[in-house]
Formats: sequence, C-alpha cells, structure tokens
Amino acid sequence: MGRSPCCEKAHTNKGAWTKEEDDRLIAYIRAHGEGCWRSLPKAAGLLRCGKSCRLRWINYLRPDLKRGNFTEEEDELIIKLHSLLGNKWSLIAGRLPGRTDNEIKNYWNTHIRRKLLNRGIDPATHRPLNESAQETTTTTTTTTTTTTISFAASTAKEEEKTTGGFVINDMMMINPVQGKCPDLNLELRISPPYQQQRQPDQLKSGGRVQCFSCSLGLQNSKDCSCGIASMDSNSASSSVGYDFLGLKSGVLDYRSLEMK
DNA sequence: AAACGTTCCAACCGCCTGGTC
DNA sequence: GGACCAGGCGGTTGGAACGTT
Repeated sequence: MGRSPCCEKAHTNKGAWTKEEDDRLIAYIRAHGEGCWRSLPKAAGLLRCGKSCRLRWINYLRPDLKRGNFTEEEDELIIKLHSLLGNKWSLIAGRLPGRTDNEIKNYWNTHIRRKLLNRGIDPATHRPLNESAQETTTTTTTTTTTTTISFAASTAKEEEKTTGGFVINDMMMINPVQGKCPDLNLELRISPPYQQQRQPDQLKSGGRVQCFSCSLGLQNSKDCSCGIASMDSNSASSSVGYDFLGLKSGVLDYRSLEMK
C-alpha cells in the first residue's frame, strides 16, 4: 500500500549535503540549467533523490539568494503577508526577493510567532489573543459567510484548488486587529462583486474594468481575464483602484513586488 | 566540565496540482 | 475521463548548536 517513492531510494544519500555534492549540483545546473529534476541526479553523478536536489538548489544554492538575518522591514512584511495569505509560504516568499519559502516558514515558526505572541496577537488569526479565544466560541454559534479571494482564478472552485485562492472569513474582515496594527488595512475590497460597485473612473483602463490579477499589479499575468495584460502596462497600472490591506497606500505596494 | 533542556534550521515526507498521453 | 508523471507545496522531524543548571 501507499505511494510509490518519488525515486529509487535504495542507493540514494540522505541527510546533510556535502561540499562536493553541492559543487556537483551547482556545476551541473550552471552547465545545463534547471531541467528534469528526476533525471538530474544521475546526470550530475549525485546519489540523491531529484526532489532533494531541487530543494537544495532552490533553498540554498541558487545564486540570487539573500542570506543572513531578516530585517525589521522584512519581518513586518512577512507578518502582513501572512495575515493576508496564511501559510502560503511560497506566495509570501514570492514577494520577498532572495528569500525562500522554507526560510520564511522556519523564520515564522521560530521568531515571528513568538514576536506576535509577545505583542498579544494570535499568530494564526492575527487578532488579539483574547479576541481569538472569544472568536472560537462565537463562530460556533453564528453562521458566517465566506468571501473567497483569488489571484485571478476564473471560478470560485478553481481558485481554491490552485492555492492562489484563499478563503477569508467575514469575521476576519471586521478589522479588530487595527487597534494593534493601525497600518494594517483589513478592508478587503477585492472581489468580483465589489469591482462592479466601483466608480468607473477608478477601475477603467481604456474603458475596461480591471480583473483581479491586474488590480494586484500583475498586468503581465497569464491569469489576466480583462485583457489589460495585453494593453500598455503603463496605462493599466496608472489606473490604480485597489486598496488591499493598505497595499496601495505605501505600506505595501504589490505592484512593486516581483512574482517568484 | 558534564548533563540536560531548548532553539533553530536543513532536509525529508507525503499530498496536491497541472500537464501529457 | 482516467492514469501516470514531474514538480511544487506545507507540515514535520532529526540533530547540531546553544544556553542553563
């Protein structure tokens, strides 16, 4: 029973990587680029699982990685992104150049969680600890609707599958955290219904309404459904109409953050 | 100095998703 | 539509490093 292993494990090394293994992997990827991870170990002469090679490269050997301590700005950015995205470490990492999902996940679990707890904030909900406790009992007795937010998925069902989507409970949107984090704007206004309510001059770009992808500044995204992606990106981005967790207000500008 | 406890993080594991046939 | 495969993701773990008694 169970899954078949991702690769032949009988003759593969496990545990910490040696300098020689690192060198082999780096040399191979420099010469051939990132290709088929499954076949890479054999081609590179490594007794490692392909997944292990990928992880090692992505998390530690990539030349564009930023090593060293996280800055205070990165801390705050991670906290805000986590409040927005939850444990979507890869999405969070995509907005912190040079940082990896694994690194951010570890940093969250070892530092930021404690930091938030010291501030009296529940790291899971980003709400004051006492309110989080109350919330637990409240939500069991009230019916709450959910608002699904996605990075430009076309249907509600699809968006949750792609993990670009995530569900935010209405109760989270009332913004009880603002007393503790006044710069954290929890007025989540991004959703198809809301777009319809917006002022035409806020969202129009050449007479078109921005899709959610474009509203996040991802005008080049393949997920763009409004067609602005194919238009002049300057004109598209100049028609800013979003106000997502204060992302527009200078606290956090998604448009300036690179996608992974 | 030794024993023990705690913290940290690199690496692994299993599941999920998207692509292909 | 279903099976298969590769890649990607988040949760978890093992053990080294560090701190405390």
